[in-house]
Amino acid sequence: MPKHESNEVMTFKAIPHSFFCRPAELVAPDLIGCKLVKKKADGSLLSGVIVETEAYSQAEPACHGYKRRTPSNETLFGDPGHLYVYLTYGIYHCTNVVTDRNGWASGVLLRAVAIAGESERVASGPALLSRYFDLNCSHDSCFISVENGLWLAERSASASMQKIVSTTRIGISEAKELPWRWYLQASRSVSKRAKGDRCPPLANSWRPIGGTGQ
DNA sequence: TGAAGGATTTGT
DNA sequence: CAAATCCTTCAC
Repeated sequence: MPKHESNEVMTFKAIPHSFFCRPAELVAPDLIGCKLVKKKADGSLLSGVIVETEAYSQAEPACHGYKRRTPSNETLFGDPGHLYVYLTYGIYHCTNVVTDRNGWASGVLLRAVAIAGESERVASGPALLSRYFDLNCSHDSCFISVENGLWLAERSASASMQKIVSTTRIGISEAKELPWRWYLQASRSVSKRAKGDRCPPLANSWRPIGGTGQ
């Protein structure tokens, strides 16, 4: 690997695989503040800070793998550390990270990321995030790794200090009461806030380092 | 073989 | 608040 490229990748140190080998409801909050990184065709890196996630597990009925194992949800039952990407409402893609263990359907839905230097809403929602990173069904079952050009990177020290809100999941009809959605309280890139939680003012809002203040 | 229903987004 | 839009699942 060329020296400059090595340095660039070092800025986005990959999360160890063992991180994903835990229940989704433990991985999901831990992913807040971490970075989603993609190496583009021209060699440059696209990255954003994860500000909102949801956990899904075979044990609860909102999970795609709750009823049975089928070709369409196969990836969710597979090895942790892979992407589970599916089409929803005929037009949108949603991207998950498979967690826990092989044979047990569970994953974390990536709902929103904050992009430095971009409008705060460009990846504020699971389908918007997928579109921004150009993730679609062709990426389903893709293993997350630097070698594959798509990976998750560790939190910066500043992101670790931020307050995380836990609340109920969005857009589901079952298990609505489970508080399995998490988001960065101070981010304006969160897709929808919990009742009573007001959006922070622009001047004080958290943003990824390198941001322009939008 | 057909109908129902989405882990969403957008515009009214 | 309803439409867009299509794949998967489930009922008949």
